[in-house]
Amino acid sequence: MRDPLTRYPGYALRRAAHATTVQLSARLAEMGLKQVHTSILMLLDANPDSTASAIGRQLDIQRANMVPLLKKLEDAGWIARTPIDGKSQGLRLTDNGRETLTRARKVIEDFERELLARVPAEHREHLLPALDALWR
Amino acid sequence: MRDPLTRYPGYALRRAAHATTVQLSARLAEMGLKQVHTSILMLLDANPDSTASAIGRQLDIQRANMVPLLKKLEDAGWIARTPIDGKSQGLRLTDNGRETLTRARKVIEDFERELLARVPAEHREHLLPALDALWR
DNA sequence: TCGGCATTGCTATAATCAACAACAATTGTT
DNA sequence: AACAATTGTTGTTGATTATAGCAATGCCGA
Repeated sequence: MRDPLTRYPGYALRRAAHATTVQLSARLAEMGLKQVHTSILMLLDANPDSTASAIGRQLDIQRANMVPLLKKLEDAGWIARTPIDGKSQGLRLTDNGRETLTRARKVIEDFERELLARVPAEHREHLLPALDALWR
Repeated sequence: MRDPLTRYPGYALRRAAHATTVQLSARLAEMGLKQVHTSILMLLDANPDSTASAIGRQLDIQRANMVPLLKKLEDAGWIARTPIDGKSQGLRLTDNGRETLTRARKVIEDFERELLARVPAEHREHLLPALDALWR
């Protein structure tokens, strides 16, 4: 079948993102995580005591939608909240959360390595800069 | 805020796809279209009398989910169905549909051009081949 | 030619996700 | 002190995708 769409970078971008998302999600699911959760854990690991709002801002997740995400992480015992002032609360990883993150990070880094390996060598180092230009 | 995620191509891929999707969707919405609809129209333009199954296969859309998509295109008077045999039906653009596609294609090609323009020249020609390697 | 298998188009449903509006409480700003 | 902005919520919605199942039909090998 003739497919005129495949010559569009934007189309390829969506298809590639979808395909890779499905694959990574499957691996993370084995340890009860989704990509968003892992992103939040990573961000909290690098920025302890950040607020839910700040994390959401960084990940482009609305405050309202952070609520169930954080609830899940808290219920799992991976993060803890400590009041900063009357309205803000700092989030940080628990020891348990740090341990989980270590395993998740391994999954992710393995996956990212595989991703780059799929890209022909002559294009490889261009991928990240090109993508960054599209959203940063 | 320190963001360890930004060094991952997979993450950048998802963010870039999401960002660009939002932008293109906004433009297509002005003419009552979504990206999937436009994709289907393009595929039908290049492959008249394809079946719903074949189109779905090409776009990775399940047969069940093609139904409401095609219904919308048919209700809008953009495609027509003609029986091939007892169980299959060929889809093709109506004149109206071809006209709509012409306008949609302009939106898309303008957008794709802008997309590439955002990418620094030295990375530009690497984008499509790199993305293709990730899903094709 | 016939029997089984695959395909097609479809219904119906469930799960997930992101967007939106609104709110009370609190903080910051002038 | 008054006003504006921020925070963490609740509740709801629409859109999207996945899943299972079904009747009708076409295809292919014995």
